[in-house]
Amino acid sequence: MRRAPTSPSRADPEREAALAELDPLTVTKLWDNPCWLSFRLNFVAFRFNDPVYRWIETRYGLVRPEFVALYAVGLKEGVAAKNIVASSGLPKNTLSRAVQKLLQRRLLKRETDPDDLRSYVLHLTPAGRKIFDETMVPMVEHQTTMLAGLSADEQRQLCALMDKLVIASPAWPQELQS
Amino acid sequence: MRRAPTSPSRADPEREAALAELDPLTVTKLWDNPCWLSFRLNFVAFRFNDPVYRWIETRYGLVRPEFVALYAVGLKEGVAAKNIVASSGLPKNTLSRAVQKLLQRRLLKRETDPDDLRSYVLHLTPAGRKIFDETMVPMVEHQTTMLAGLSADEQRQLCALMDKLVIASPAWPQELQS
DNA sequence: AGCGTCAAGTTCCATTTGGAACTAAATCGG
DNA sequence: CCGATTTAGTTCCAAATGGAACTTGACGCT
Repeated sequence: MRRAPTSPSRADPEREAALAELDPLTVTKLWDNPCWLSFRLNFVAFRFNDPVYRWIETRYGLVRPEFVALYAVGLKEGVAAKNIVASSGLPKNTLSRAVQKLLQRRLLKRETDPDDLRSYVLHLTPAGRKIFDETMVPMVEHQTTMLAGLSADEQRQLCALMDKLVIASPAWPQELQS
Repeated sequence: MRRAPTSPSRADPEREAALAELDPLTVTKLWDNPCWLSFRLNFVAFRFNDPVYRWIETRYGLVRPEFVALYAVGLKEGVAAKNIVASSGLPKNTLSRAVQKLLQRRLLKRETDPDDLRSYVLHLTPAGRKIFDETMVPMVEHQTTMLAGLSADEQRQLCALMDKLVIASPAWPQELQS
């Protein structure tokens, strides 16, 4: 079995502690897996997403696609549902329902886009903005916690490397054929 | 709005090209988002996962939780469903169904764990192993493509940084309270 | 201008999902 | 070693999901 470039060879005490906390299969997926990149990305992303979405659901009664939509509009007022679809990977009917729910709850308002009458321009209401602002705080805190194990320099490196990947992404295939 | 440490300030031609290919909201989420880490992780992970899972479903008729289970057993023979649950974040009933389906299709076999009679030890059948081996090839190729924009040194750095995050992960909160 | 194709968002409905309750086995505490 | 609690896996069922068809508007082509 091919391994990730970083395999758990050195007996580092912090590493040992981590290995003991993680399920043995998780350890295999992380360090003895030819697809190390995707598993590590998914793992770290999950450890961010899961607590955040669970907290938001219990606190605000917003399910994941609803919060995705609210967050998107919070980041960029005036977007349309199609943008949220393109940027989230969620199916458009799921997003449509999420937007309906947010409109009902008066967290979002919308008006037809004068430049394209099929489309709607979305905005947060003050109540929606309040939730956006409130959720941002623990989300950023959580991110800070997760990055705390890296030095400031390493954090910049990680940011820059992820940046490079994203920049390169339009060249990646959207389909695997054969 | 706070920005990611790497914001799109420099007018780099490759960056410009990428920005033009991406939805404007995606650009905002990537470069004008206080939670840059999670969005970049999710973005890159999605660009890996989505083509892979769609290809596997059309090619082998395995849906995501089924392939997750098959892949897990392929990486580590003799695991139990609980390990797959712990390492994947999928709910245990979903995994239970996936394992049933794989047993029906004779891609997996299982026997009760002599050390814990509640639990089952899972193994791939030759047919299951064949699928595992076949899928590994395009998955690794896809990973290689995605990493091609980074130098060998940058790839090692990324691997090491993700490694550090994972090692630190047991210290991260599983719940956001307040 | 008129027609065919495409795109934004919604609706329909079969399938999937996942919380909660359940069964059976393990483990813990005295 | 016996009851109380936890754990592995399954089952149940209400709710969410997502593919496909649909409606309405935009766009390209002649």
